[in-house]
Amino acid sequence: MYNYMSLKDHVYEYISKGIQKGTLKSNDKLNEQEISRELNISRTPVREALIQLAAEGLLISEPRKGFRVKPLTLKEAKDLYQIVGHLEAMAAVLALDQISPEDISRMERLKGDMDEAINAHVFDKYYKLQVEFHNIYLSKCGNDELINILKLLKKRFIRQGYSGRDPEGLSEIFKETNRQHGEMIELFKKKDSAQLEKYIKEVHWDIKYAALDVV
Amino acid sequence: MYNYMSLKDHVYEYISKGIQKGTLKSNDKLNEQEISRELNISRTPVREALIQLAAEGLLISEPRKGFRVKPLTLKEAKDLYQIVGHLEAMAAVLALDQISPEDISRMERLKGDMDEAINAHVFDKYYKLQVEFHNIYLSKCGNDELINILKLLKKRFIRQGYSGRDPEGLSEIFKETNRQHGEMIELFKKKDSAQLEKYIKEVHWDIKYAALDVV
DNA sequence: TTCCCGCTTTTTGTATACAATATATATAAA
DNA sequence: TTTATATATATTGTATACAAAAAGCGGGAA
Repeated sequence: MYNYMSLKDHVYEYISKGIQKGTLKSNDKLNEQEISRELNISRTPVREALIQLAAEGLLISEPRKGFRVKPLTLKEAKDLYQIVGHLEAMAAVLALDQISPEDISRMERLKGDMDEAINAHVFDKYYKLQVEFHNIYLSKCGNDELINILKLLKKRFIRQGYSGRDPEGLSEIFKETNRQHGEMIELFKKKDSAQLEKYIKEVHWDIKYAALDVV
Repeated sequence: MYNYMSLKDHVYEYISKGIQKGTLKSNDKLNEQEISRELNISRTPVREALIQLAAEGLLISEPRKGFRVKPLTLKEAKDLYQIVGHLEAMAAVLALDQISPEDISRMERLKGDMDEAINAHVFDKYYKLQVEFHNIYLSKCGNDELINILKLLKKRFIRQGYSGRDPEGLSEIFKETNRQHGEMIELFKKKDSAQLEKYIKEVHWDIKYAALDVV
C-alpha cells in the first residue's frame, strides 16, 4: 500500500485546508467533538492531528483549554517573511551550480504563464505557478532539510485565497513580484551569487509584502 | 496552575532526553506499550508525544510500523549546520543594534568561563555556557519565530553528551570554537554587520564541525 | 444593573477495549 | 538446509469510557 493515510492524516488535511481556505480563522476554537462528528470518526485521531498541527505552528495549544488557530499578526508575518527570505536566498545560492539551461527555460516559461494569469486576474493560478517557479531552484539546492523547513514555514502564512480582494491592487503587486522573478532569472543566468542572494533576501521577500498574507 | 504538564508533555521530555543522552540511539524502535509501562501511564499520551516528536523531526513515523529515532546522518547534520549557520548569522545582524555594553561584558565573561571549562575538560559545562553565549544575541534579535526555529533545529543535532570521547581532541576543537567566540565579540563591538554575518555563517558554523554531532 | 457564588453542562485529558495490520514462530515442502 | 506457508503473537490505529477541569447558567446580594 503506497500512500496509506490514517484518519489522523485526514484530519490533518481537513484542518490544514480549512486554515488555508479561510473557513477557519485566526483564534477560532477547534472543538474536538465537533470535528469528530463532522468526519464521523472518534476523537482520538482528531486530537493526534491537532497536536501535530500545533507542533508545526498552525495551531496553538492551551493546556486544558484546547486548540485555537494561531493568529497571524503582522509582526509574525514579517518575522516569517524575513526568515523565508534568508532561507530562499540561501537555497538559490546553493542551487546556482546545479541549475541547468532547461531549468532556466522552465522558469522563463512560468514567468510568462504568470503574467497571463495576472492579466486574467486568476490569482490562485498565479499563486500555484509561483510556487512551481520557486520550487525549481529549491529542488536543486541539495539541502533536503532546507526544503522541508521552507515548506513548513510557508504553510504558516498562506491563508485563504485571493477571492474577495481588490483585483486591481493585487494585479499591481503581482506584476511587480513577477517582474522580480524575471530579475532572478537574469541573475541565475549570470551566476551572480552575491547579487542573487541579496536580491531574493532584500527585494523579493521584502517584509512589506508580508501584509498581503495577514487577514 | 502555572506550568501544568500533561502526561503527553512528560513523555515528550522523557523521549527527548533519551535521545539527547544517547540512551535512545538512531533507528531505535519506540514501542508504545513499553514506554507506557515504564511510565505507568496509558498508551494514549505516549502516542501523542510520539506524534509531536515526529513533527519536530526527532522521530520518523512509518505508517502501521511505528516510530523510530530519526538517524542523524553526516549529510543531514551538515544540512542542519548550514541552515543554523545562516539563521544564526541573520540573528546576530538583527541583534547588532540592540546589543548593550552589558551584553558584551556578559559574552566576554562567558568566554572566560568557557576557557576554564575546556581546560578542566568539563565539556558538558562548556556546552551549557556556549548555549548561553549564543542566546545573548538571539534573545535580542527581535524575531521570535527565528528564536523558536533555531531552538528546534539545534535540538535535532545535539545527541548524547561528550563522555567517552577523546578529551584531547575535544579540547582542541573547543579551544578553536571559543577563540571564534572572541572574534565574534570583537565584531559585535565594531558593529561590523557584514563581517559578523560572514564569520558566523562561514567560520563558526562551518559544516566541518557537523561531524562532531554525528554518533 | 452588576458582581459573586454554586450548580449543571461541556470539553479536555487519560484509560481501556477492540479491530486490523505487521511480526514472529512453527510446520511442511523443496 | 533452505524456502514457503500457515498459525500465533505483538503492535499499531481507532473507538469508547470515564474522571477532572473549564465554561456556561441561574439566583441571589450588593
